[in-house]
Amino acid sequence: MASDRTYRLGDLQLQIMKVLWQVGSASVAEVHEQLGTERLGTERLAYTTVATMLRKMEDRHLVRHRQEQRRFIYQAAVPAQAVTQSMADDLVDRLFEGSLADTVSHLLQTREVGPQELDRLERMIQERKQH
Amino acid sequence: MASDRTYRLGDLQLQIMKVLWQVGSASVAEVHEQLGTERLGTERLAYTTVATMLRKMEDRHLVRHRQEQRRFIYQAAVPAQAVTQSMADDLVDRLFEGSLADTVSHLLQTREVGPQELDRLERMIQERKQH
DNA sequence: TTGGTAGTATTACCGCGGTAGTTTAATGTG
DNA sequence: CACATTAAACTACCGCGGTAATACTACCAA
Repeated sequence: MASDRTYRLGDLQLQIMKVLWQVGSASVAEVHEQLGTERLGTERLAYTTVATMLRKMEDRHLVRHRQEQRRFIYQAAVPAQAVTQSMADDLVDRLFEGSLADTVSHLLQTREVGPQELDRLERMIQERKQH
Repeated sequence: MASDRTYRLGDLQLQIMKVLWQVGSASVAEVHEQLGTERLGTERLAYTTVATMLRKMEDRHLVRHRQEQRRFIYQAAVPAQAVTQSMADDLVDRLFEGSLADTVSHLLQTREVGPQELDRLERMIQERKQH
């Protein structure tokens, strides 16, 4: 695995990545559009904000683009899996010294958990047991 | 609960908080000392780096200090619980749209989990079931 | 052909985490 | 008392996420 880097994305960057992961590839306008519908509770971003961020993200090899006529079509350059895992691992390391059990324990104790969610968790663990 | 803010601490800040949570209160020199033994793999920080960061953290009400003779004695101004929960929740929200089950699922699938850890997880869920 | 429009490029600014050098002030020591 | 040590104050700088205005340019339509 060539570049299993450590990712630590900001809010906007992560939201942009999620859009790209979902739609595959999109123009700046399309990303901007998507963000507008997704970012509830926040002011609509300026078009150039999204464009600028995409360019910065390309510098850091998070996305790449091809050109179609005048438009840039962006797509993710790193898989969701890699980013999600990296960020999750990072937090587990930082907060719980790498202990998964401590992490889950904390989550269970501090969050509302419905019974059906508990069932699902239980099943996941069973499954994992007979790896 | 008056100020249940959202915390997003950087590496150094979190490490400093951990020291303070552990020892209760400490002078700059003591924090610096502790960090030196804790931060493996990293160059020893300058004394002033720690002092500066502590001052910045006090501005943001993460720590406070009292004076003893010439020295500043710092202590945490926010409980570990609040910070840990806030940061964990933040990640669950950002990466997994708030779903605890999705979070745990991801963690289980991407990390090494020993059998004793699985047992512990299982017990935790059982316990949580009879709330 | 010319003016609007759609896009990109350029530039700028703020806040903050992180890192540290330099300066100043107090205190201890020979 | 003079000098060294200790500690805080001040200043500075970098990178980066986030945000956006402005400038430039190609293209389309009346």
